[in-house]
Amino acid sequence: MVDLSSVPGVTRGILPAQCNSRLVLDHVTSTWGVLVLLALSAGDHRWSELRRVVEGVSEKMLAQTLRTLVADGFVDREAEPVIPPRVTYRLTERGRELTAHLLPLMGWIAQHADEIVSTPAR
Amino acid sequence: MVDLSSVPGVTRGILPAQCNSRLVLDHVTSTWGVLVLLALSAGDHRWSELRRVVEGVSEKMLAQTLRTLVADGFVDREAEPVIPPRVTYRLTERGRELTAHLLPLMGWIAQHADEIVSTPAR
DNA sequence: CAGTATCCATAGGGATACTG
DNA sequence: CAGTATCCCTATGGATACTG
Repeated sequence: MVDLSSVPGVTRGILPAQCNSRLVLDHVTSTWGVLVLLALSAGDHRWSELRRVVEGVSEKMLAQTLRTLVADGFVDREAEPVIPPRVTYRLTERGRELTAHLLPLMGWIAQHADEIVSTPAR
Repeated sequence: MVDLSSVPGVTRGILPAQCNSRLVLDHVTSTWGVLVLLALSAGDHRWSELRRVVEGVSEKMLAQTLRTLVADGFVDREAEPVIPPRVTYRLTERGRELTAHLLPLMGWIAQHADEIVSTPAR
């Protein structure tokens, strides 16, 4: 059992319905948010690289996800003024702090996924 | 920079589009999935308690979320054959392993949420 | 109490076409 | 190349009513 009282806002009623934590949580745990953060934690990527490496993401969703992550200060967008355009995305310091917590979770899931799916409700 | 090559399936192309990892990831990072797991990590809860403590969740979504988490073996459902019915939900060992990784992430988000929201793209 | 069943609205998200 | 703009569909999820 873990003591949640150390986590602000998690004492009574998990997280208040309209708090900033839920907002950021939704950004981070969004389907494509996690995968983009994961991709960038492995190294900087250009737009076209992200499109390829994050399998299944549409242009619309990639753009939306990146805008949110940039706005939240997790990702930095560097646009070089050349033709054709060259834009690189990378994690900010804040983004690295976040993925430092995200990666262990992802690692555990990736390692146990097959077992979990094949052994429903052991 | 973190080495992702240690995470199975995360080497080329983050996570293959149709893999079990993405499936489990979607269950765990679903809006209500995270909050229910968080609630249960603080202690066992009955259905009605979860409805109250997980602010904003509808009956439909709570039922669906719990079914998924039980099916994945993260949560145990104990139904006592009494009238009125009394059903208790608790984390399984697998569920505790998962939340052990989830809680630090949530803690970080909760602590930084205000800063993140108020300081977009610092 | 602990759900299930049904209806229904809205918005999440895909496909496509277009632009600086 | 790196996006934006539009159309359009379906599936998520809320509200309500009902049941063992």
